This record gives sequence, structure tokens and C-alpha cells, in this order.
Amino acid sequence: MSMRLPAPARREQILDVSVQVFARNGFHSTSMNDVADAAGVTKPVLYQHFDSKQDLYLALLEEAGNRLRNTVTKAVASATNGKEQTEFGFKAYFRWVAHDHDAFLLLFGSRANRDEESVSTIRRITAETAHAIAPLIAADIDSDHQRTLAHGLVGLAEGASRHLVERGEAFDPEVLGQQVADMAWAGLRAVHRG
Amino acid sequence: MSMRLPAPARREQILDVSVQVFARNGFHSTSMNDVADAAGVTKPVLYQHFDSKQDLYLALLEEAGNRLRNTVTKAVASATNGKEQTEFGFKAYFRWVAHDHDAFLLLFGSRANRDEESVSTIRRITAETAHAIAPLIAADIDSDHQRTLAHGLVGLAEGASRHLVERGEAFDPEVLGQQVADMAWAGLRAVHRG
DNA sequence: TCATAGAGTTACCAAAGGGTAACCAGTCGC
DNA sequence: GCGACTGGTTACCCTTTGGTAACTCTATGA
Repeated sequence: MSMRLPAPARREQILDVSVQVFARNGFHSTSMNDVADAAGVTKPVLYQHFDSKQDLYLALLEEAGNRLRNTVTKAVASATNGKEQTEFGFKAYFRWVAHDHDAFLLLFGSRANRDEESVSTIRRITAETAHAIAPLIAADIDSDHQRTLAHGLVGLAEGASRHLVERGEAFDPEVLGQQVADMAWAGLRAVHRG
Repeated sequence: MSMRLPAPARREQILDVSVQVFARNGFHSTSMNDVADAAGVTKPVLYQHFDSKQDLYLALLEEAGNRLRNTVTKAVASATNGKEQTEFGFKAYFRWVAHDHDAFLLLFGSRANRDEESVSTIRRITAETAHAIAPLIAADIDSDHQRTLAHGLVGLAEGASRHLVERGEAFDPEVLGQQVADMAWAGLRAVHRG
């Protein structure tokens, strides 16, 4: 059935296919046989490219996380002031969600996996995002609260996205990004006055 | 070792103990033997009170969800205007997180379970919360966007809480609630002008 | 054309864990 | 004291599934 592929191509194909399968069915409800079937191949082939199910899964998380981080940091870097940073940041985030949306589900969907290692990977990604946002929050509150609020803002984008993605609703990332950014920016300024 | 207990008491005890175990280790990493051990009892006893692992888990989710909803709706009902509703609502939420914090982890922690059924239960709870918040958002944007933003606000509280609870940091729900409410309220008003 | 390397398969193992059948024991009413 | 009710236990089954050993097939280059 499936063509023979050179090793690197096969590896890529497995990664591509796995994102979809894991995103749709969750980690524990997806067996390696399921992945293999979806890739049009048998189980041992998977183990020629990845040491274990965990290993494969973590590779997927890592890749997805990188794409997210790159998109957002690039967008924020191109802005010239706080308000613009907020706007560009959220728009980039939602653009990523709309576009790479299996990856979003993998990282933040309700069915994402939750082992020790995956959790810490996902936490790291979230923390990095929060870290990038933190400076936007007024410096006149202590840094612990600053970080907590930053995590809140990440949750804001995440919550809105999950709502949309999980019910398969199409949405315009520019419009949504603008609205959320307006909301967040006004909120950020309110905390200033604390 | 463990005293004999009348059935309803045993059931309660199992529920109490299960919340902790599941919250700490996640659904899939917790076997029924683990639960039984923690309850000081053996496996078949669990099956005298619950049909299956799923069944037990769903009962826990349901209870936790009810406690959350009751706390928040009561608090919001006692307010007299939008700003106060926001404030009371968030404070009640964070008070619940601080107090019933295994339940929070169970519902929204990184290690929460994700089967078909659990997901839909958790989604229902989230949606109910969002539904309660939605009216606070200006009526001059369409109701789809309204609901999306409401889910965003739920995510805001969730994200901040998860950050705190998962690293075991103590926090003052009143202070945090006030800050987040300030932020959210300012944000909500900004969307008005949108 | 034939040897070789690497892609892929079949058939299997072993552990984990949900769930149950059959049995035991303490206590309460008579 | 005695039967029976109910809380509890031991010992087991059986499916699922991650992981692997040993084999086969196909293409390529000398």
C-alpha cells in the first residue's frame, strides 16, 4: 500500500500524521498501532524512528511549542510600544491557533496528555509565553503578582481559543486578536493604578 | 487496619480520598488499587460503590463542579452592579481555588483526565461559568464574540490559578481577586467601546 | 545478475490494570 | 448463643498495548 520512503522522509511523515491523531483522540486513547495505521505502516517502523511512545509525543510537543514561540516573539519584536506589542502578540497567537490548529489542541486542548514529562514540557512553554508578557504589566506591583497575572493573560488567550477550536468554529484571528488585545491592554493599564 | 464503616460513610470516605489521589497523580497514573490503598481498603470495595473507574471519576468531577458553581453564583447574586459582580465573582472563585484546591486540580489541573466523558463534563462546567459571565460583556458586539470573550475570562482565572496551585504557592484570594477583577472590569469596559 | 543494505512485516512477549467470583468475618436482632 | 446480613478480602481472569526479535522484500551498484 504505502510507498517505501527514505528514513528522514518517513520520520517527517510520521510526525505529521501523529499530530493529527494525537490531537484528535488524545494520548492515552491513541495506541501506537493507531499511529502506525494512520501512517500506512506497521508499529516497528515507528520504533525505528522514536525510542518510545513518550519520545514521539514529546517530539511533537517540542515542535509545536517552537512554532508557537517563534510566531509570537517575532510579532512582538516588530512592535514599537506596549499597546502595539499586545496587539501584535495576540493577533499572532490567534493566527497560529487558526492555522496550526492540531498543534494547539495537542498542547492545550482538553485531551492533551498529562504525564510527568509532557506536563513539564507544556508548563515550560506556558511559562515562556508568560515570561514574554510579564514586562507589559506595570512594575509597581511585586514580581510574583506580575507573573501570576501574566499567566492569567496566557490563560485568556488559551480559553478563548479552546472554546473556538474545540467546537470547530472558524474565526478571524485579526478581529479576535484585536478584541482580546483591547481587552487585555485596558486591563493591563488598570492594574497600573492598582 | 481500617475500621469497618457503614456503606454511606465508606462511600463518602472513598470520594474524599479519591479527590486527593486523582488530583495529585492524574487519572491514568492512578490505578484502582492506588485508590483502594489510599482508602485503606481493597479494590472490590470500590466496585460496591461505583460501577467503574470512570463512574467514580465522573462523580468526583460532578461534585467539584457543583461546589464551584454554588460558590460563584452565590457571590455574584449578592452584588448590586456589574463592577461588584465582577469583583465578588473573581474573589469567590479564587477563594474556592485556595480552599478546595484538590478539586481545582481535578477539574483544571494539567493532569486532569481527558476521556470523552470527562471532557464533556468539564466543558459543561466551563461553559456554565462562561454563560454566567457573558452578560457582563457589552451587548453591542455579537453574541458569539461575547461568549468567546467570556471563555477567555474564565481562562484568565484558570490560568492564574493553575500557575499558583501547581507550584504550591500560597496566595490571598482577596488580593488576587481584587487585582484580577480590576483587570477584567477595565477590559470589559474597553470592549464596549470596541 | 547477484550481493548487500536498509525499509518494512509478521508474530510474538510481558506487564499493567480494570473488573469479578467466591469466600470470610464481625455485628445486630432475636 | 445463633442465624443472617453486610462489609470486606483473596485470588484470579482477560484484554489492551507498549515494545521487540527474527524474518522478508526491493532497489541499487559493481
